Amino acid sequence: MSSKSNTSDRDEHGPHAKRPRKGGLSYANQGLKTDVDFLSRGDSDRPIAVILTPLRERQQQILSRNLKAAGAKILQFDERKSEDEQPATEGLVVVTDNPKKARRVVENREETMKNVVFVETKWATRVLAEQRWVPIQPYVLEQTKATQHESSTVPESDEINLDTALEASSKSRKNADTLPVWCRKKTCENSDIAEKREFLEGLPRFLCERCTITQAIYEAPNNELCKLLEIIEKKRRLEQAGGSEAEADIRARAYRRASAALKCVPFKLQTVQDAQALHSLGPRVLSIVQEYLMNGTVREVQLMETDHRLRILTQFQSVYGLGYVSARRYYDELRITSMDQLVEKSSRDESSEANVLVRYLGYIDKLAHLRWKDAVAVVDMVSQAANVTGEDDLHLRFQLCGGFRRGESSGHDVDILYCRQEKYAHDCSSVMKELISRLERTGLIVKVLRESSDTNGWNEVRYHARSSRAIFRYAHDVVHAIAKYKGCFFRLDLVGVRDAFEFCFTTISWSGSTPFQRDLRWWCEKKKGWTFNEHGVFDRESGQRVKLNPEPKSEMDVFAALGLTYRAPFERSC
DNA sequence: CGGCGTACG
DNA sequence: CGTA
DNA sequence: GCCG
Repeated sequence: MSSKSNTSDRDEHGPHAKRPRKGGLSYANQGLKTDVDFLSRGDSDRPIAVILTPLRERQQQILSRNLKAAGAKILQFDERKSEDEQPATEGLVVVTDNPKKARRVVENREETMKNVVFVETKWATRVLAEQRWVPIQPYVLEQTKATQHESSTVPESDEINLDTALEASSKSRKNADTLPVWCRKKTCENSDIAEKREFLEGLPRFLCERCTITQAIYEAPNNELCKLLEIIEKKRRLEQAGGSEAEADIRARAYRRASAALKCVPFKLQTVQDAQALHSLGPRVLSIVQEYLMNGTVREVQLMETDHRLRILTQFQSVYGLGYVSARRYYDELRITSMDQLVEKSSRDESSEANVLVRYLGYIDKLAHLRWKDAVAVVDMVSQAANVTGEDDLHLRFQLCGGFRRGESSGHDVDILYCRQEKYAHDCSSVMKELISRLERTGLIVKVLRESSDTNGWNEVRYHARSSRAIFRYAHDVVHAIAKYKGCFFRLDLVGVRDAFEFCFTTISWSGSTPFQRDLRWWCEKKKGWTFNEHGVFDRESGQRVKLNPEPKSEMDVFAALGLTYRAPFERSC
């Protein structure tokens, strides 16, 4: 079962893990030593209680699910105290960004008020990033008198911190689950520089081996620089400076890799030397980093904002069905130099080779970004359309994927996967056409842009020229559409998985992020000699499907079978 | 100097 | 050449 | 553009 691998995975890094002893104290205990007293008993089987308030719904959901998995007891702030729920803890950690409001909420629980600490949300995200209880000291916003007094009896010791840091950073070389203590320090002493360097150099090479937490949950310190690098990525592709399209693309992608590498760095970069220690940052990117560190701006990026051609090309490229090659051709050869012109010419010109483009352009000015909450609501609507009788009529189960699954706060498209429920998994026929027509009737789907629901059944695929035998499998049903919800238009992707056992692979593939997927597939190729795709894992030589043992039923099973540390969706936002 | 994800319309 |  |  998936839950088994879940607990074993969590136990390994969890708060109560048996760590190598050092000075008679477990690692976990050392980390907690500097905390207020009740937390120092953290390695007993008594969980700490955490209240999350007031936080955004999505954030609360993700944090509570994962803190719970780490052994915390989660108390809902609106939850009326019931008799059977005696507090199993002596203290209370309140995770909040608004201590005043939180205080009012907590004041109703008078009996716990003796030991209450209010901490920043950042603490909770650190716990998730490091997979252990980190000291709460740097994150304390406010605490009650009783705990304040107790904490002063346990003075903070730098020695302990240093030990912890060394042990943590030596572990981080193998895998980036644990971050050194200095990540949490506000100021950075000289002695920390070497440790930082070591940490940066110790990060695993492949993005799928790292933990990169979604921006919406954890505000990465180098976010600004990452965004600039991604703008340059776009610029390189639009310019196609020297060489072929493919070469421009690969050079552009290097900037994306650099950005992705930066995203999991938990402290703000101070020097180019820090940056140099990272994978994927070579001379070209470093010169950009230097410019940014010195001026706070990058000239090339400003060009993207001021240059008319680049601005228009960027707009064109945002149109579905219009890539950078066509964008350039429209501007340079056909002299279409504004969005209005493009819309006008395309709607008049019936001979347009890009049929999709014409269909899409009618909605171009209406398309809006969706919030996370709305994306979840859309999944609900789709799922209801698949069950009109109230008795499960199409027997489907749905899974939100894409950026929203990773916890991103907004996005321009919603990706939804579905497949038949277990009992009906033997039936591999397509229900996509039925589903689409239902969604068109309810008014959710406004326009189908592209559809590939293959009703013939098997698709023959020859994975490798060397393979004499062809591989047979069902093609997925994929539909790209424009949908409408609450008066907003947005892109909706539906994916039907016909072979239920492929569902976990498809879920991984459609949950992104793009750089994460690339590195996952690259890693599989390099380390295992396997080709990873949304259907499963295949041997490079024979082309045959690799029989994993036991057969993966969930994403977690897949990571385990590959020998990778599990990354939750919100940890894949590179 | 070769490789960089993989599959689909 | 476009999409994910 | 960067890495092995």
